[in-house]
Amino acid sequence: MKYKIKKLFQKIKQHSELIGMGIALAVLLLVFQLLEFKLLIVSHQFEIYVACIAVGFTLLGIWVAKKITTPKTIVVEKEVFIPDTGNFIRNEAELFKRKISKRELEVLELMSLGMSNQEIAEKLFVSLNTIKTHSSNLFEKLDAKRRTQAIETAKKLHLIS
Amino acid sequence: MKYKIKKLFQKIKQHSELIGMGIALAVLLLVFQLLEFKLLIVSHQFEIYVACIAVGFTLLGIWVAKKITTPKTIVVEKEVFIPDTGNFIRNEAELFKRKISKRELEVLELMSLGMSNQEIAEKLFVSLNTIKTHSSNLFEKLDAKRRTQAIETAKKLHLIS
DNA sequence: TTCAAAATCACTCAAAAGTATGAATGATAT
DNA sequence: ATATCATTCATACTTTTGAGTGATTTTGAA
Repeated sequence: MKYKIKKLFQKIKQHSELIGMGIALAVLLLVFQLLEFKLLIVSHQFEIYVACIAVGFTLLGIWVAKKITTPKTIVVEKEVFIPDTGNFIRNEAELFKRKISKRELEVLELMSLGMSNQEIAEKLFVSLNTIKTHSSNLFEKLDAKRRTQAIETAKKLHLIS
Repeated sequence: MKYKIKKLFQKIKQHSELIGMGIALAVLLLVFQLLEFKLLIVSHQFEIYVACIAVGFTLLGIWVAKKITTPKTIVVEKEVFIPDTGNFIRNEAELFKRKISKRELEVLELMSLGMSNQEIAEKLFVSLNTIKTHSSNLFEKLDAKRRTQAIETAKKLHLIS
C-alpha cells in the first residue's frame, strides 16, 4: 500500500510540468467560465470577454513555448593552456631512426641543461675526450654544427624535454 | 519622392517581424469575427467558438514566444591543447629586472636557435666583436657561464620561447 | 641641449668546443 | 666464434667562444 503511494508521488514528480500545465489550463478555463456569466449576463460586454480569452491564451502559449522549446546548445571551445610540465613523451622512433645511443642521449640531455663537456665528463665519470666523441657523433646524427643547434633540433624532435 | 518610398521599404524591412505579428493578429481576429456570426447566430455553438479562440491564441502565444525568447545558450568548455608555438608570453618584468636590452634579447633569441656568433653578426649586420660583447653582457645578466646555460635560463624565465 | 644608456667595435689572451683519426674493450646477436 | 656496435680513451689540430679592457657613436629622455 505505502509502496503504491510512493510510486504515485514519483510519477507526479516525473510529470510535474505536464500536471502544472494542466492545472493552469483548468484554472484559466474556470476563470473564463465565471467571466462568461458575469460579463455575458450582467453587462453583455462580449468583446471584453473574448479579448480576455485571447490575452490569457496568448500568455499560456508563451508559457507553453518556453517549456517546450529545447534550449539551443552552443558549444564554445575555450582554449585552455596546458603547460608542458611533466607530460613530456620521448620520441623513441626518432631516436631509433637516427641511431642515437643511450649514452649519447644522456650526454645530449646534460648538454641541454647548459653543462660544459668537462662538467658532463665529471658527472658521468668518463674522460673529456669521451664526451667530445659522443657530442661529435651527436652533431652528425642531428645534422647540427654546434651544441646549441643540436639542443634546438633535439627539442623540436621531442628527444629531450 | 522616390527617396521617401525607399526609406519606407527600409523601415518595413527593419520591423518586418513586428509587422508580421500584427498581420497575423489581424487575420486571426478577422477569422474569429467571421466565426462569431456563423457559430453564434447559425448554430449557437458558443463553446466551440471559445475553444477556437483559445487554441488560436495559444498558437499565437507559442509563435510570439519563439520570436521573443532569447535562445538559451549552454556554454561547454572544451579543453584544447595548445602547443607552445605562438602563444608565448614574454616575461617583460624579468627582462626589466635584469636590464636586458632589446638588442641583447635579439642576440639571445638567435643564439637559442643554434646560430654561431659569426652567423648572428652577419644576420644583424654588425661585427663579430659586437655580438661577443652582447653575449658576454647577456651571460652576466643571466648568471650563465656558457651560451647553452644562458639559453636554458632564459627559457625557464620565459624570456624566449 | 645635455646626459645616460645602449649599441657599436677592436684587441688580446685563455678556455671550451669541435674535427679527425685511431684504437681498445665488452656486450650481443647470428 | 666472429662480426657488429656501443663505449671508452688518446693525440693533434682548428675553430669558436668567452673574459677583460677600452673606446666611439647613437639614441632617447629629461
